[in-house]
Amino acid sequence: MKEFLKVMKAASDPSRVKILKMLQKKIMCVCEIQTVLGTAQSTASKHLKILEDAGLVISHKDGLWVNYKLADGHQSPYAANLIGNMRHWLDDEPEIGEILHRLPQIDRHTILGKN
Amino acid sequence: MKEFLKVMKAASDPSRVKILKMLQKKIMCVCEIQTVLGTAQSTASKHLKILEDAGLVISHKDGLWVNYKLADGHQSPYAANLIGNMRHWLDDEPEIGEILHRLPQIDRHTILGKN
DNA sequence: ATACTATATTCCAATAAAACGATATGGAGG
DNA sequence: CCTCCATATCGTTTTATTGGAATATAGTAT
Repeated sequence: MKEFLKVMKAASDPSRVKILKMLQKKIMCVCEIQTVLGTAQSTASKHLKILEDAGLVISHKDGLWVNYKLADGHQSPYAANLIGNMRHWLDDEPEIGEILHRLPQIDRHTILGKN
Repeated sequence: MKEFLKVMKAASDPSRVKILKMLQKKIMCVCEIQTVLGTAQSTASKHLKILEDAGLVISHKDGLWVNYKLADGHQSPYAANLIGNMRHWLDDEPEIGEILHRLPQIDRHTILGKN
């Protein structure tokens, strides 16, 4: 029950839904997600933690960066189901489409002014 | 997006999950649900409204009674999907099993001391 | 009409969630 | 060692959610 509720709760916030849709397209670091959402860094980080606790997302350290990607669903059947369904859900929502369209131009090095 | 969020939010409360699992077994009125959950009447009524707004449940008046049952999912694909999955989810949770076991003894007339 | 009944709604208190700024952590590079 | 960088966590404020008591609504019955 708690596992199920964690997944449902994680999926019931618009920012987190956007994150899941983004991660369908590519692996992203926190600063990239923060940029797309237009939130504070701490906000993006916290959302990612909630998604990770629910088994919807996994993180992988690479030096200073932390890369986030969709989980494979091995951790929770509820998460697995949601991840699968979301693949063909919400793509025609303007809110989502706009974000996915901007995604190719989002790059961690550009964001931080290195190049 | 709002439709999706409404379904996820509706499903992220333990009382509402219990209601959905109960309605898998039988059609119920508010006072029956209130009794099983052990809450105030207003609380049960409010949870049912949230489930109905999300398209997970539909109500049907019968005199003074209002009978609630699971929706068929025509109202929302997200609701339809959740209703379908819940049929084989959470049955082995002790919290749920205990409730489903008590369900056959729950009757609106007995509750209100008519018989 | 009046009285009664099941449910819905309103109001309020308590708890939880979300956002941000500020600070801490932990790795990279001088 | 010290500094810088990306991310995580803390502290605080604002906003939502939850639950119950009290009241309103709508139907039944006398």
